[in-house]
Amino acid sequence: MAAATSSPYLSSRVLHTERRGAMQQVTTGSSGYRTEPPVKMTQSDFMQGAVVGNGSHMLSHQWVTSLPHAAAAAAAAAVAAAEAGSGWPPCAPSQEAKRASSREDLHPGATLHHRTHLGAHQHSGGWTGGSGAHLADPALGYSQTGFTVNGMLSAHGHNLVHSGIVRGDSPDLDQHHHHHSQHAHHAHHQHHVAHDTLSDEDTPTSDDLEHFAKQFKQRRIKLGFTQADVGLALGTLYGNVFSQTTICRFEALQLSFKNMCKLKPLLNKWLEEADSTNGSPTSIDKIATQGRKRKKRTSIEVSVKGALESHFLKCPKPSAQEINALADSLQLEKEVVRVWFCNRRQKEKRMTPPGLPRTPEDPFSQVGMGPESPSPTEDCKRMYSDT
DNA sequence: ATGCATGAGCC
DNA sequence: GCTCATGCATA
Repeated sequence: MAAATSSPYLSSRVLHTERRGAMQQVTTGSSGYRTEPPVKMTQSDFMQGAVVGNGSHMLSHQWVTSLPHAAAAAAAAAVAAAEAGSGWPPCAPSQEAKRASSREDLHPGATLHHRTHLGAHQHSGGWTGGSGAHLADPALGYSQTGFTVNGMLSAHGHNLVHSGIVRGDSPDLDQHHHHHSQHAHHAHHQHHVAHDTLSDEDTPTSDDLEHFAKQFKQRRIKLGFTQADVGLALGTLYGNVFSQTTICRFEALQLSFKNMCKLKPLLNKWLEEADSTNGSPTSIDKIATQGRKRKKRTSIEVSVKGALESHFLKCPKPSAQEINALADSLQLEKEVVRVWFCNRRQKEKRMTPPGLPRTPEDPFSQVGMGPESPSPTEDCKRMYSDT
């Protein structure tokens, strides 16, 4: 009964191993994109594999079948590097919150404040009451490390005592339209673990999330689990499989506030599980990797990225026609450009912007978007009708 | 760790 | 077509 959400492409699994070996530089590739030296990777626990995943043809428009690879994806660049823009625009137009009533999105005008550590409990998280479970494709699964849980058991033996967090000041448990009371208190280096005090009843604050994420990561590593392992374990334990990517983004607070709130209870449960069952391996089954046809990742050249960035600053939400023109001038597919803008907007909504060094000294300094963002009124005009 | 991509739900 | 959650593939 492993059918579940079947993809339209599941049948084809042609293995083309000859993709590798050819040095290609589609567009960006080897360009000195990020110039900062590989300083240190304090937290890449899954980088032991270190396999070079180079090569594939330069056909930018081909759909390739994903191979059931078992190789570990190496993580070299662990530095939090802001890719293209590197300088977050102080003006964050959050005008897409037009449908804020149906969801718990941002309110127009109220704007997002879950970026700093100050007052940030605004989302109620509709998942708790209604939408709960979403279908995570159970057919997909992979392992980057390929190690079994048994390996880590010897490493630990002590359990940390987790006292509950004292914060009980969230009066907005179910209300998403309340004014955030600014709590000036913020000891972000608390010693207690917010284990389950506000597990799923409370809507955590961004501060809570940050702390939990940090804590989670620490313990996860101590227990010897990789991010991928956790993702799989969540699947077997609770039915929702998650990828290494998601776990990673959770730990790095690179998800939306709402998403963070949703994942937290799950990860919390896993923590308790992995913690209590210290000795028995969590039953992680490897689910057969299905071959799903997917468009090859388009590498956008640095200069092109810069151009896109520029346009994004001028107009975060270009019209279809603008996208067309832009795609034309940049020699990219329209879809690629469209998706780029979508992803770019999504990045804007993350809790932690990329490249933001969350130094414990002053994790709240850069993003100069405190109160809100101005001038969402003007719509984008086509600044370039023709090339 | 992150860039580009897919897909569901919404409008 | 957009947002949003999520992930493959890659740097």
